[in-house]
Amino acid sequence: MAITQLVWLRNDLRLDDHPAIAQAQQQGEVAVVVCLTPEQWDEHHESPAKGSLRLKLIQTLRQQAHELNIPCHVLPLRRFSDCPNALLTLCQEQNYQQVWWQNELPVHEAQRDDNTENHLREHNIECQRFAPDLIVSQPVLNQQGQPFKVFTPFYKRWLATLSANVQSPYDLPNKQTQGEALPNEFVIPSEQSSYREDLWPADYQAIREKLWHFCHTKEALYDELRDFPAKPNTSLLSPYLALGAIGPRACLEAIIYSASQDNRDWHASVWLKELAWRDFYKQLMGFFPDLSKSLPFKPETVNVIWNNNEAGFKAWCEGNTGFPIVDAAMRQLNQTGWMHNRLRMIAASFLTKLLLIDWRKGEAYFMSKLIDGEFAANNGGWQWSASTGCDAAPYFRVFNPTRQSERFDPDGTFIKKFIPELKSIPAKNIHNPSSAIRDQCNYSEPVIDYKLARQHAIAAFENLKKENE
DNA sequence: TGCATATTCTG
DNA sequence: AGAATATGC
Repeated sequence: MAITQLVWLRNDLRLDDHPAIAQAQQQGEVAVVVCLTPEQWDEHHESPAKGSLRLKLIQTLRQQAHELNIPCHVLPLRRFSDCPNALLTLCQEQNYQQVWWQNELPVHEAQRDDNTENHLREHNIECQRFAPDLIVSQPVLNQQGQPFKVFTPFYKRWLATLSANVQSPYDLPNKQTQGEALPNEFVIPSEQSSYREDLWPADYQAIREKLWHFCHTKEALYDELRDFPAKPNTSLLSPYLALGAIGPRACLEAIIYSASQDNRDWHASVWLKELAWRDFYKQLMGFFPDLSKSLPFKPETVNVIWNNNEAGFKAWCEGNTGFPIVDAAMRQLNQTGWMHNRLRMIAASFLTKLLLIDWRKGEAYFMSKLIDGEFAANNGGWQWSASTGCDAAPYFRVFNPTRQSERFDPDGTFIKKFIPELKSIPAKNIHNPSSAIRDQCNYSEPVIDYKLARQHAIAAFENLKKENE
């Protein structure tokens, strides 16, 4: 029997725990398709590391699909606007009658999806669109039917919604009958591997093992231990979540199971709460299109006068600010394509508050380097730091990098890992070395005076408040 | 998931 | 004097 159903995979690059694949297969046999749109991804500042992890995942996904006799098409396109035509052509060539996908919420993605749906329907191809790929995929709304603008009440409602309807992950699709020829394989360019393949395997089995290992060994103490960048106590699953190589229900299942193993209440899981932040920021993107357009959530903050400080920005990007914890963080990003979340907050606070540089420059720089760069979460995090966002840090909350360093890297282990110049400096001097030490180690002087910079940042927002009175 | 400073507490 | 606490940014 001919295959008539096509599932379009985007940032949900997996075959298991996939509602569209599972439900499509109940109707009959399925094929899957991935559209490569590198020009669009470049415009979105996506990093080479994320781009090559995506290709690797597609490669292994295709093998897995072939073992199940699921045809897996890879369409080498350029932009989102190429998708409607390319998908229509594929459907006509292969005689697919229905296309299934999980919606995405940012403006470009939503436009792409709407345009594709319209185009396919005009040619009598049906579309089955699913809710976004979240833990709680339906909109979480307050009593007035409005989106929440503060995380904590969102989280309470989110958790209640989730508790009432815990879904198990969908199984891998069934093996299909051997059809005619599987699709010609688009050869995935393999020369580029702009990331550490040893750190980020593109092997679905290995990824699932990481998830379960994390939940069994780290999740119970996550709240206490996650904030120390020298210690590997975070999940390290973000690149896979960003590309959808693991599904939300699979994460939830691992959380619930491991909690039950040691008599913890899964509702109290702090990692689950982090996943709720992911849902929060993604849902916000859907409710507030401005967020997709480089606009701040708080409209009055468009008037913040950011410093046009090219030298400062360069020093920050390269990890030469003279603040060891900030520089170690940025060097970790530049060297590994990943940064610990505590350090993301410290580095972002430094750029937006102490250098008073436009958060959008930092947002774009992070995207251009992060292997786990995800638009909604990255934008949300930057706007949180810059105090321009939904439920953002109050404007007067300015991280003191030295204090943060003392609290979260007390013995300087993390700093020394990425700033070898300071390898032999004792812990008590490493967080803010004296001029003599800097000179002797050939380490930069601070690019700003912390105390003054803090005052300037607070004053900039105070002025804004006065203007609005 | 702040920080700096003033004030109060403690010995 | 130094710690603990309160408060405003």
